[in-house]
Amino acid sequence: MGKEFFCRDPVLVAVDLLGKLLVSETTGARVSGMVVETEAYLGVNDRASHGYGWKRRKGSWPLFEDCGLTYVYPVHGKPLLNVTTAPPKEPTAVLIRALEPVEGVEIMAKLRRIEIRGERDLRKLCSGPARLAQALGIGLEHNGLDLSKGPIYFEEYRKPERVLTSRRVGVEYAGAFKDLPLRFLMDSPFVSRKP
DNA sequence: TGTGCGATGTCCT
DNA sequence: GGACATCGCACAT
Repeated sequence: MGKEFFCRDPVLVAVDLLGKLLVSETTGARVSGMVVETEAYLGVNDRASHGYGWKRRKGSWPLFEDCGLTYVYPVHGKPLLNVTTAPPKEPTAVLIRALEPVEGVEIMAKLRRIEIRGERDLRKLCSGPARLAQALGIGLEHNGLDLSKGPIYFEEYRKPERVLTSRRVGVEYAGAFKDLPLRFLMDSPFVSRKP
């Protein structure tokens, strides 16, 4: 996906990312998964957003720089992957919350330091924002990368049959914005938790 | 320099 | 469904 894809309303980007293939070549090999869960963060008025009130924090510069960049930041010591959206220089973003593994399952398991015994164990690879970042070899050092270049990028893959929505996860503090339906999911067993 | 906590994950029952 | 390990950062002191 080129830059123009990301330079749109974060809600549109969050919905349209469902079914896309997230590819990472950060470890040299190609590893990928289909996006099945996203969340939109709306910027200066959204108390859950890292750009709330135009406030900045360490490493949040991509939010204020341009659309179509990675924004990787740590929560509970673990990196989470966002993509920055429009308008450029306004702090809006989409959090990637879960993937269905597609390519490089062996590599993912190694990076996650877990063993895959059966089909069910595949869900442990990328079903959660910190899990997928780890499985794709994405860390804080990949903050601010241009998604239209690499080594992290999106490709066309599938069209979701239907899109489910729910409130966002873990933003109870966000006041009026905490209950908005800004989480988007495919009907997939690989979501981080049921809506 | 200290303290509290989170856009989490894992293990246990 | 619940406890807790965890660690970088924001904010207070």
